[in-house]
Amino acid sequence: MTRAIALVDCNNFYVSCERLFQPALEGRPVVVLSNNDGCVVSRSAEVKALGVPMAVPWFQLRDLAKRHDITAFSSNYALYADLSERVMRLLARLAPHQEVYSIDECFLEMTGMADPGAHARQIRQAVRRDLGIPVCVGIATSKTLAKLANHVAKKHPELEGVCDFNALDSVTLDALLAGIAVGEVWGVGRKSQLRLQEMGIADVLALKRAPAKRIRAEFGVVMERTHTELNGIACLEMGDPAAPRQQIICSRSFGAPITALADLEQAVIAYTSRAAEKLRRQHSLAASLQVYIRTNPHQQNAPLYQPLLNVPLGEPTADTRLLCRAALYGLRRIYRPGMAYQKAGVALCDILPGDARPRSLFDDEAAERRSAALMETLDAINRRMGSGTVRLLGEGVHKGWAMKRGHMSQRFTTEWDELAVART
DNA sequence: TCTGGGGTCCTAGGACCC
DNA sequence: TCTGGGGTCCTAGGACCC
Repeated sequence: MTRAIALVDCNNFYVSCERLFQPALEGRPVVVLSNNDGCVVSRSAEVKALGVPMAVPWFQLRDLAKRHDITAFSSNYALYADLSERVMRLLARLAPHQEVYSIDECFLEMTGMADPGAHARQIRQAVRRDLGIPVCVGIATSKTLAKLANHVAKKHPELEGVCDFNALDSVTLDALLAGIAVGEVWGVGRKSQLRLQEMGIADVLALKRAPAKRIRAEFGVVMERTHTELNGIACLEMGDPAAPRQQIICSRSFGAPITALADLEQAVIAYTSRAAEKLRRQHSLAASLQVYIRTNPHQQNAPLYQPLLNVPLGEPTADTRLLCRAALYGLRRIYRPGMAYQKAGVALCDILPGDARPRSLFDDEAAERRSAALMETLDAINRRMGSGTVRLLGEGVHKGWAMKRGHMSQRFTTEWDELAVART
């Protein structure tokens, strides 16, 4: 039986989410910016047509934006995450197996279906009709090819958002692949693309036909797998949808550079608290954490200082207070006065399941129960009353370091105060 | 005069993804 | 003036052990 893996990908997802609540922006140039209003992370088709590349700093676009009346939004992750969940829940019902790959795309198993292309068209209509989000679907025998099929579906409007490689004969497929730059392949980044081009491999067909041994020798096992997948043999299997994260990171750039240790401490406590919430949500414990701070790497005339310290926790824990204590200890070790810091971050590492804690003779079980109960209460209040309602005092109240968000839309779907208003 | 080799574990850093 | 954040996987090299 022919393997059929589908990749469903939302079209410029963040922009589509914003347009959902401001339909007047349909057909108009729109971008969504990264945290701190730093760079462009989602572009509408109209903005792509203006030649604006991904990840370009927003301040470099000021003139162009004015000339073409581009509407910009700050990132509204509460909104995007909620809409993503709705899309994924709907898609999960339309296939026997789903792997959510990122906030805006997932793989669906379609092997054995009578007509995967027709099913894909129904999926597309259902998401559009029920949730208002446009998606494209690519189908092929491997994940890597399905990604390419999705790319083709997006580039060729006449396909109406669906491209099934399995429905093409090999001559047609190869001709198609010959017209796609090798850098479009999933797993081929900027560096590899340059090296491949130097080897005379510029398009996808050339990579597909290159000898496996040569690819392996020059690029290693990862690229070898990509090569195998391009030849139609699946070696990246559908992942476990419920697999817990092996690492949980929370990091942010500051709205303005900060120098004082006290401000860094507030930020680190805030980030550690967010990471700890995520850790408890997946019912895990962390056995170590990393804390890091960084000066501005784009500043030419100031020295770059970006220390990172690993702090073992002794006992694995999910208690915000213990994690914060460790993070502060690490921060004070790496902090150097007199430098202008631009960013700080905390990563929880060595993550294990909550029930897998090794027991020892000296466990204080009563203390552990108190800790778990306190954290549960904290999370319950914050879930119900809004994130950050109850937090450690050390996070501070003024937050001079908080990020810039000058173009924020409302949290239309997750906050009672910010619901969309039909009429006033 | 001559000074092993192989396995494992850990860490840092790179490349890539969205 | 203003340049994101959160992940995964792999590799190289050092420490350590027998």
